[in-house]
Amino acid sequence: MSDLELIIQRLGLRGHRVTGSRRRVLDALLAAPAHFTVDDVLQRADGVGRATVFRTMKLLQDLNVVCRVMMEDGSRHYRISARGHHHHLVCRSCGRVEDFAICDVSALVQELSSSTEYEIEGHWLEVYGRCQSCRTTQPLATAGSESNGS
Amino acid sequence: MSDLELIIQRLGLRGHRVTGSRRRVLDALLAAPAHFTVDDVLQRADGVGRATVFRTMKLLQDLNVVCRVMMEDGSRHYRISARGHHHHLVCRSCGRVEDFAICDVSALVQELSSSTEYEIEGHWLEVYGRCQSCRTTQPLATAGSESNGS
DNA sequence: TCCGACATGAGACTAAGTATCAGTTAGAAT
DNA sequence: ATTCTAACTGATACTTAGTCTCATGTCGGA
Repeated sequence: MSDLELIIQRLGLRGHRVTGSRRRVLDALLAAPAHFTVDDVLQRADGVGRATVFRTMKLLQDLNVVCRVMMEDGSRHYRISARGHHHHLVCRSCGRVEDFAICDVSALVQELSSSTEYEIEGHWLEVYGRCQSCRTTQPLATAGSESNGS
Repeated sequence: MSDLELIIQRLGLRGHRVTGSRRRVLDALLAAPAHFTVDDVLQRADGVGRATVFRTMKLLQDLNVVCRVMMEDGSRHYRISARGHHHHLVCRSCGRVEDFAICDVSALVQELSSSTEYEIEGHWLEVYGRCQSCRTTQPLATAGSESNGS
């Protein structure tokens, strides 16, 4: 079963209709590069209204079909969702995004729980760096403002 | 030396002027609760123009006087910066923010570096949960959409 | 084939942030 | 103290991202 069929099935199971506009958005997503903005989808899904694209993206997020990637500047990108819990490794230079599932925060969560009395429910981790191809083609990037990075 | 004086000194050292508007913004920041939005500052720093508040906040970020807290919905909050590398623990219910410095990602960074050929330069980690007082006063929160949390 | 709930597009609206520009001012030089 | 100018300012127009509303369209069950 193709990705498209899987997603359509998931829509149906949740009682959502599979309409022309939704298909066009899905086609746009699946044809898009690994990560994209809502605006990219808007341009690719020709004829589909602005509001509908936003609505559909939100729906697909709820269905875990796509997930959000937070860029360092606060802008939102999306990508077809990997299964389950994962994080993103974002290239600061070209914007490429990799998934990774290594995520050992259990010790951290335990320590925070006991020291702060918070009930920890989730976390968001994005790692930023420069991918190999950017490092070889642009050895010296123009330095941006220093992030919260370690 | 007070916080205010320290910040003013830092401004001067970098060749920035200490103007009335900047003072008013700083007063607003220092009087604000531990975390706040640009809009909060706008309202407190009466008479200071919109653009100036945004400009000043950006400047203060560059000077590491304030730091950004990314809320789960993508909105930006700020807080007076703690020294050095740290992360935030955000209460989903009341929005309260705690700093923490425990941050052992070196193993993760090493693993990612070797498996992806990225040069890791930084990361962003925000932890979300519910603080003790929210848990006791509102035992059952209305459930929001499920986050990327583990 | 009728029907109602779901979905849609257009466009008005909001919020957050940026750009422009003429006027003001801090603070160094005189 | 006065002058000078780059830095700064507020007003306002603009941009961008996203939401709301509402009249219209359509899917698919009865």
